[in-house]
Amino acid sequence: MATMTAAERRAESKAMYNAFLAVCPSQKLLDRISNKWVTLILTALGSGPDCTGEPAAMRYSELARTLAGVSPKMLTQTLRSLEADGLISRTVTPTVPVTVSYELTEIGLSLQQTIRGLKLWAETHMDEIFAHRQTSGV
Amino acid sequence: MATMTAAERRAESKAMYNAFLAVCPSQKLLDRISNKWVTLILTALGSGPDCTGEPAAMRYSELARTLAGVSPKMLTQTLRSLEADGLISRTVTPTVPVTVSYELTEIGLSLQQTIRGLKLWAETHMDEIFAHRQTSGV
DNA sequence: CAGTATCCACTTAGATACTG
DNA sequence: CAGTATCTAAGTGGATACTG
Repeated sequence: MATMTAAERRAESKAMYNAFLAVCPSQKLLDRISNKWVTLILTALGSGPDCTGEPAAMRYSELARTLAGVSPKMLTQTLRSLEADGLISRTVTPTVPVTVSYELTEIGLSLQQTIRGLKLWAETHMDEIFAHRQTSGV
Repeated sequence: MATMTAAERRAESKAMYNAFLAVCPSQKLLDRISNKWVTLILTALGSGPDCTGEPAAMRYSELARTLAGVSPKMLTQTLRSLEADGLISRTVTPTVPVTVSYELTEIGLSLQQTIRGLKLWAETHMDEIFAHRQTSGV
């Protein structure tokens, strides 16, 4: 066992690369935002309940209505993870029944703005990409 | 059947929202880049074979080596879809055996630059996010 | 209102082996 | 060298029903 087979060496370099990816900040960010609902929630909170304006707090049910079709499971799960990452804040007001509202934190807002860069690129170029996909006969 | 039940109305608005998402350029872009290998390939082609410099063409096997651990299946599949979208170009040189090289197109380069914006944000803020996740007791 | 809990269907990635 | 083909394991989202 002093030497390695080629297969073992390959497996090892692969494991190292995977380990590298696991700590790569960019990959971690992509893992975070690569979720349908994450970007939608950030965008919703960044545009207010009527999708027109300023960042604003929104309630659970407002979000559920805005993101039509999200299951409560996914909404809660996504909100929780965003909260754990400090991207949004959750505020409970002890009315009866309780009122819960969510809001972007400062860093969440900064992420949302970065995502706007992507959005802009998308709106400018996605047509072109889609057109290319059509013509290249897929 | 003239009227709809509440459940039917909900199902319908959900379907409409899903249809909207399906054509939303931002979501389509995210679908595109939300793939581990997509960003890695774009970054590899944008940084040259030695990861240091200028955008450069790379061969299939160079990519396979750079992205240690990618299976031929995923590499081919990802390259093909990027090519179909016009983000990279594939050039076959009829040597024996054949030489195939991949290169960013103009629009692919522009996307890669946009992704750099994400990378930058990630490198600046991911520590903070990760730290927050730790302290919030998950 | 604001969730929680459970179960299922489906996409996707990876391993592996073979080929022009 | 540059792929293709097949099979399987696993993560992930969605439907649904119930609760403090």
